[in-house]
Amino acid sequence: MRKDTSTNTLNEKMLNESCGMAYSLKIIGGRWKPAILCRLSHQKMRYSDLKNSIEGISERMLVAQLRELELDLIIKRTVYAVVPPKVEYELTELGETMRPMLQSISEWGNMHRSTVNPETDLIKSDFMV
Amino acid sequence: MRKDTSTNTLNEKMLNESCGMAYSLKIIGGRWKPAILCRLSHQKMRYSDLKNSIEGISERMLVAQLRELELDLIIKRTVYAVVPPKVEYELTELGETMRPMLQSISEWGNMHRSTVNPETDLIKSDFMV
DNA sequence: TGAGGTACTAACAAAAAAGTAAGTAATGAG
DNA sequence: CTCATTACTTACTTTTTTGTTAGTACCTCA
Repeated sequence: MRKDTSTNTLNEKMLNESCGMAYSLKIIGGRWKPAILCRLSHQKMRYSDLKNSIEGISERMLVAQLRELELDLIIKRTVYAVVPPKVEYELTELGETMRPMLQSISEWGNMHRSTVNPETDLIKSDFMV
Repeated sequence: MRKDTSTNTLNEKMLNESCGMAYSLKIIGGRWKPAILCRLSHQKMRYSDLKNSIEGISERMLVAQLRELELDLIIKRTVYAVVPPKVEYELTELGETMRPMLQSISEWGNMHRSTVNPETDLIKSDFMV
């Protein structure tokens, strides 16, 4: 839980207000957010699809990261009134605007990795941006 | 200090290996790194210049973030054999390749912020990318 | 000889993020 | 009436990141 008046929080707030880069990184910067965004930028997915396709994620983390993205208006959550429940996640319009940025981040990362560590030949998966 | 075998570390490693986006975010994702990178992408700077121009940063954090960027071959550290000491930091060539990415991250952030919160009219500073 | 300037380091504490384990709710199928 | 299924919660622990405070080394100038 956040302590609103900690130096930590205050510093973060200040940086986010004065720097678009810091602000963006706060939004896309959780441990599992890249994995989620890669997937949702390709297709709408159900909660269980996300859970199954992201190896190693716990439900707690998946829900937490989805909630944050939802609060930041990046993804939209649609609940169907059925049993068992069905919930779909997809990018919002605002979320779609991230595509070029995500692309350039992803490309730079792959470039840096193969420059620094040429052996690491990456296996391109369906979910890579 | 890192525990090499914690689930936390293992998850991070796995994600960084399979996803260029996660990998990039690890490199540029520290609290003060955006502030440092913005500045160094405009000019070479001394340690003390960085310290004075980044409001609120502690020396421990400044040094730590600089070291990480140096290890990732993003910045270059030049020590002059003088007293009092003089140390300059600047982007490496690899660091320069980040420019388009940093630009798009920064722009998206500013766009998102003004979309979500139209009142927040940002004060453009010299150091914004 | 002792103060001053620069670029750090080290030890520790607080806060935040991530992980673990166990439960909940709704309802249709058998 | 019990079970299975999906999409979560909750309480708690561990790990990681960030912040605080107090040093250090070096030489030079007064």
